[in-house]
Amino acid sequence: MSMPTEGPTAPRLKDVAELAQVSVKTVSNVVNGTTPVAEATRERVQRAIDALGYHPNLTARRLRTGRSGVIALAFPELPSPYFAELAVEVIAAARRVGITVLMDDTGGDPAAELRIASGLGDPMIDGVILSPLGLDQATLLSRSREIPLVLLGEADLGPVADRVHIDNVAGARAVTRHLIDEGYRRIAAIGWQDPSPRATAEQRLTGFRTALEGAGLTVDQALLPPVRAYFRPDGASAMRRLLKLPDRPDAVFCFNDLLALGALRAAHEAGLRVPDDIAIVGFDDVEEAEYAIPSLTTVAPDKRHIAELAVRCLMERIEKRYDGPSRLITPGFRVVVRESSTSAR
Amino acid sequence: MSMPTEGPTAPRLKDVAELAQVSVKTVSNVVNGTTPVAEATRERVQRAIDALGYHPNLTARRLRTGRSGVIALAFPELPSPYFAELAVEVIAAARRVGITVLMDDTGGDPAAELRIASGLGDPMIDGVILSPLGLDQATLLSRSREIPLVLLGEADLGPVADRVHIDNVAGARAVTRHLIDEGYRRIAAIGWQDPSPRATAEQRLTGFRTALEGAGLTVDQALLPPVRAYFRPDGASAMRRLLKLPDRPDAVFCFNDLLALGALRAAHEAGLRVPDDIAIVGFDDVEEAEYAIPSLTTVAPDKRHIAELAVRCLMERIEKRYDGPSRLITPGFRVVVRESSTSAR
DNA sequence: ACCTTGTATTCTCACGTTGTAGTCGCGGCG
DNA sequence: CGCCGCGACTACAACGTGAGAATACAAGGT
Repeated sequence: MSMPTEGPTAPRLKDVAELAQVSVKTVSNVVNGTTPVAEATRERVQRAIDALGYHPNLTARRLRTGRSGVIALAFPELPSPYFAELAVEVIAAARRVGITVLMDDTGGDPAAELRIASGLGDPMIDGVILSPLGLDQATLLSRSREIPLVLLGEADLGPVADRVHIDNVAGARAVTRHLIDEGYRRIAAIGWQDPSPRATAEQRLTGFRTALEGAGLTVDQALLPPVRAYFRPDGASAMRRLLKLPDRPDAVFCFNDLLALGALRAAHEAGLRVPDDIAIVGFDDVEEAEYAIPSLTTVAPDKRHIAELAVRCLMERIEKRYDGPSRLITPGFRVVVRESSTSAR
Repeated sequence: MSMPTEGPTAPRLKDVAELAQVSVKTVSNVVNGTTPVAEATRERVQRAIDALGYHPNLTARRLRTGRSGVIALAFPELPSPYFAELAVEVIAAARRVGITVLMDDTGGDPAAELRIASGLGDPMIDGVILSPLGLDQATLLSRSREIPLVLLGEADLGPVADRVHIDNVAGARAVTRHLIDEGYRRIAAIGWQDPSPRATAEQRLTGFRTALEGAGLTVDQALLPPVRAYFRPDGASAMRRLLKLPDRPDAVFCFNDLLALGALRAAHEAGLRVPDDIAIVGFDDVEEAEYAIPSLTTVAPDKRHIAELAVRCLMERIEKRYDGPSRLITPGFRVVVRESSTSAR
């Protein structure tokens, strides 16, 4: 025997079988429900399973069947509130269908994202849910192993994988229109990226533009300060640039909530009151938006629904219940109006 | 054949062996270097490996060696910024040693925590890193399977497992002393729990007390409003209670940053300026603390170091490089002074 | 020349699981 | 009365790997 001898080994099918006085395969049948088992036997086996605390060895199952019941979930930036909140929903949705989730953090690095999309993170993985940031279409096509993949977010990486996203153009348009309805007229946007804007930036800018033009307003290029990334400091520094303008804006649409929170801070540092001197709105509806001072108006995707759809979609691929062309799924959103955009003007 | 037929099958040891005209075990020896192999043979085998693009099947290897290469990481509340930020560091530290992390969220429920600590999570798990909340020592002792376990945080669950934590008493004392040094005298603390305070509450209160007494100040029971949990709303409601007092405090030490952020909001709603009317400090140094308005003074644990130590410690147990008594590891912390506690008084 | 020593390689089995091909017993039908 | 068919269960093989025991072979000492 070469195995390391560690006290009580985890119970195996064999142990359950002996206790229940049946064959190993019968226990396997009870666990998987592949073959009908007589009610009396099933009950006896189930009692033995509970008594021993049996849990299937996924490594062995994977070796035998090629499936493990584990999927990977990768975000560019896990501590970002939006991703963390979405992650919890994905884990919950997966658990509801008996699937375990391995989390990973790519840092937005294309190489790390490709690694995940190829399932090389762990050989035991059946499928992947990935929110890409740096990955481009050509790179994704070069992945070494084609495992079922569902993409989250707005990046269009071609017809290689199913994708779940919300309508960014419509969301941006809706929240911009809300600013206009509240009476703001000189409206800036924080989140454009120059050079090489991400899909998020392009789509939210399009929505922003459409809303302004629809209201007969013009888009002032000076009111579109570019940012490097989508974190608080980026929002703060963009806001500072806006506030230095001779004719500063009276409202700002930030392309995500973190940018908005940074902008909020910069406005505060400049001695401005929000929303009386300047309105600020965001996108994502992270929990913190509700507790910001002032609380933040934002576009709220239905995170639970997104997670649910992504998991369902991936499982259909893994279980080969669906094998058609790649699908694009677009759940809805709401605009949540809070203090940061509702001055009594 | 029952395996799902997916295109060209990956090359196996057997294929390499046939091409190189040696036995399977010899190839295995070349790959793993367990047994010396003659130079000529090794070269021939290596050429065959390269020619076929052979890559070991980790699933099979794991089945054989009894290890899964997966560890579980469980927090009471994953979307909490402190836990999310720590989780990312653990994932990164684990990846550096070739280990995959399975994340779980216990909600602080003792039963869920026991399940995790027993390795009954879902897949085959080599070890567990757990941040317990509700679990007590007696319950932990009753775990059904003794798998390597490293605890994170201040809860002392006896000598059953290694534990990585920072010195909460010292951290609380240091940040309280900072408030005293800044000239604040009527100092409150938000985070006590009544009944059944957690270890966190007890230790941070002890540090708080020690600092006050060391400065010749007395602890006013009215300035210790209990909270239910450690989220923003708890901090906000405790703060509102404090502000209703006839003789309200001039500074508040919150036992974590989320409480402090909630307190900040309540102070703002009450029309108070921070830190001029009242100072607020926290604990954890979550990223958000730096961008709060005003930015938050807090106690900063070195999350990367904590994660590194926890993973290293666990791997030593898993690989049986260490089998001695359970260890208590206490990395350092810093007090990060920001705006919320530095009025020009 | 034969045996010992040691090194290089092969043989065989087991890890825990599931699919296939059975076996067993029982009731119904010819 | 015997045979068929059916449902419930069992025996066995195999997934790819790694470890120990067994074997082959060469060199050196007697």
